[in-house]
Amino acid sequence: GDYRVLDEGPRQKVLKFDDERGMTQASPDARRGYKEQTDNSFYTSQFKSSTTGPSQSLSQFAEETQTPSKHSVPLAANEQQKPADRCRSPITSPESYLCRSIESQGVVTPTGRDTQNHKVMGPPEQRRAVVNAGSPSPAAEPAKEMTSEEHNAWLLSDPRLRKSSTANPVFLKQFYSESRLHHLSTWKANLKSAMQRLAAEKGLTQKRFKKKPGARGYIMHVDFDSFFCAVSLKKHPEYADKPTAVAHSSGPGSEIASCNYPARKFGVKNGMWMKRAAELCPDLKVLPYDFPAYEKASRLFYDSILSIGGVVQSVSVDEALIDATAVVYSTSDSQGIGIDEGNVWREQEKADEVATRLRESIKTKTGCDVSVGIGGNILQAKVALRRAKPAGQFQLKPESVLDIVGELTVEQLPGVSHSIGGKLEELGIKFVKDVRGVSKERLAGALGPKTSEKLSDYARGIDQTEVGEQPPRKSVSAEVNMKIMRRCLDAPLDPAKHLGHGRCDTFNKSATFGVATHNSETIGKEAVAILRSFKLSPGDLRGLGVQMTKLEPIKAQQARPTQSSQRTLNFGPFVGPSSAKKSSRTEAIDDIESPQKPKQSPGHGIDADPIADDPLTPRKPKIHPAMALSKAAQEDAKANTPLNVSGTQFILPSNPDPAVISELPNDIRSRLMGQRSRQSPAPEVPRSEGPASMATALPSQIDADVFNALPDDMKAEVLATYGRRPAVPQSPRRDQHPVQPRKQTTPTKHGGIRSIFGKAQRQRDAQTGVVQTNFRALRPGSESPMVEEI
DNA sequence: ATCCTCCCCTAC
DNA sequence: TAAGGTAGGGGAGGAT
Ligand SMILES: Nc1ccn([C@H]2C[C@H](O)[C@@H](COP(=O)(O)OP(=O)(O)OP(=O)(O)O)O2)c(=O)n1
Ligand SMILES: [Mg+2]
Repeated sequence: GDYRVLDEGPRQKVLKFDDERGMTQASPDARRGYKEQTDNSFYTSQFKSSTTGPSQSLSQFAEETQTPSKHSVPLAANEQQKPADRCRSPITSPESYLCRSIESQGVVTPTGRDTQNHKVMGPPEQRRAVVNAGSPSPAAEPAKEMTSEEHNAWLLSDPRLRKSSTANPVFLKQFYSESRLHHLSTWKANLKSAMQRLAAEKGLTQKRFKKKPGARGYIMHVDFDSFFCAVSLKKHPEYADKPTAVAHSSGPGSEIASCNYPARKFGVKNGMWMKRAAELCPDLKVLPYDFPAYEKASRLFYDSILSIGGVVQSVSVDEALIDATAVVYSTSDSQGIGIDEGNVWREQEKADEVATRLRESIKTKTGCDVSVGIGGNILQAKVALRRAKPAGQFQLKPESVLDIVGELTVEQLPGVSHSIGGKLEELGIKFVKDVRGVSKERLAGALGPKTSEKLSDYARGIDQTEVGEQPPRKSVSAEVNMKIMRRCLDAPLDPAKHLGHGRCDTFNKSATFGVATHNSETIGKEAVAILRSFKLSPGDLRGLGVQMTKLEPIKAQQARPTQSSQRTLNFGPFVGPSSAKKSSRTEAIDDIESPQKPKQSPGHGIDADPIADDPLTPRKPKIHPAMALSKAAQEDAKANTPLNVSGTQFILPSNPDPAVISELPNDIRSRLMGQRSRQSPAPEVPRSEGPASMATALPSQIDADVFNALPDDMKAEVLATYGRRPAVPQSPRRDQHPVQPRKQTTPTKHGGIRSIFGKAQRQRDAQTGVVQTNFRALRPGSESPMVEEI
């Protein structure tokens, strides 16, 4: 849906996207999702514009949340229960939200699912899929060959499967509310904002202690041991000494979020599939998630950490960095310079003491163990942390840095995992110390300049990164990604065989508008256009997402057109563009019969907004998931009634100053733009839906078609922004034809499910203070038609 | 050289 | 059943 800057902290802007409103339908008996339960909490709500003064406490923001109580269940060694049976086991008992039936919510229409997906993007005959013979059989085994659409329809005929698809209106909500990784990301974003805010508030009164270059530093890396598992175990203390893990179920495809140290002795690891874990550890106990409890523990954790008085950087909900250098110096008065052994010793003692107190404090408050690594920089603290765990602390002292770091394997360094580790192995590098013997050139040849430099620094214990110095972000992006269906139920659980269809491919593409917009219709429309450009058969779709980048803060003056200069008055980037008309309308994604349908015919320039004026497809559209994004905010059309200037003639100068155009009222500008469009016919661009108009003035990274699809005021703003430096149009849309997969992947962990639209660029120039972004749909009402149509 | 797009990789 | 999200660093290769 639409998104707005809700809170402007000193260095961050927070946008909210309320998915439980936007993506779900109120369902009286649906269990309240976690996010709802904690909607007022510190971790999920951002800061309400803080009337509170500067603070070193997080808890004052906290509100208690409630956690549904769940029960643990021993994991049967050969876990082959039938699903129905499993539902009766404690962890997935009917009382549990895990098995809470949603089939009775009455929103799913019993018919039409075979046509529903049919028309989404292309004729089904575009792709034919051979159904794997070993595929599931919700009903009877269907014909062996069918289109992917038919196959999907067949799958959807099983109510259980339907529940795990967008045919279930609360699927997304439920999915996210139970996605640990989603929570992790959300928590992290909020904590980052919080730390920055606290730092800024603190900065008003005291300036940051600045260590002299070369002086000793004392960095602490603090991290809960087995965080989820330890917290969940508090409600099941009888398992504390037994191998235990937190997961959604004991089924073989469930992923272990966290396991305790007894389980690790068996080789069980976080992120491991239950199937594997059960093989390694047949007696593994499985506990349910308790997200609210994780939040509470985290708050107490950060309260303790903030009370130390150092510079704090949040790494995760259970993990933080502290630059305690100033705290440590306060007792040595050496300022970390010189080699007075007494001073060094006093500093190190102080650091250890601070860490010990911190661990005790957190243990007392939360009942859970943390470990602390202390080092001269972030890298060293992290290395020390490994040696500190579990329930301990370790200070990596300068004289032992080279030895200890050198004995690590490269993959124990932060930032090095399988891929980079594999490349290094090809270079004969296994241990960190081996890196030191390889020439910079060779390293850079394999890894690139930055990565190789960082690695050689790490190999020598060097890390210049400063705690808390997250450079103010120049751009932020957020992404909603959803999977339509994950797995055929009784397909072999080997993830390589999901759906019996082998691999998935990923497709990413970005489009640059050239000017910031929060208009969901514009964004959604372009997203759909991109989706269409792939010409995928919808039945083949396994997931999709949309990402926005180059976010800008809404400047207060821009947001209120009435009170400011002419320029902002007419031209605030977030002032509703001419899409601000009365009717809410959108284009159905399945409108493929007329892909060339001109959004604006050449002779039809008055109502020049190609988006707002595109009439709603009259037939009831089957809303594709992607449409949720553009549908959600349609009622946005409320501002800006255009002036009636219909009788007026405007002559557009042949070479108008874009800055002048941009100052015009929207409606007048619209007319000018339309006129100009007619005057200068498009250069050859594919997918052109009308006059390509100003393509010749566009910077090359802006696709002409994208430009043409923008509301006119945005067009003008783009021109004003870029017009001064003429550029030749380039990069027309590339994907006129069905795209070829760029890469073959397996639908395993990092396979096809990731974003289908692109990670777009990282913008480098940093004029804004935008730092953290979340999304929230603003208009609860807008989802009801969407849901109906699903 | 630097930017841009489209990725890949990593971390929690 | 299961809930495989998301941000940021950065490389490859083409355009400017
Ligand atoms: N693949 C993963 C890794 C982590 N987490 C979650 C659960 C973890 O409890 C929490 C913190 O991650 P850590 O890497 O700190 O792991 P733990 O705290 O569980 O164990 P430890 O820190 O003792 O190694 O993040 C997860 O859901 N999935
Ligand atoms: Mg941890």
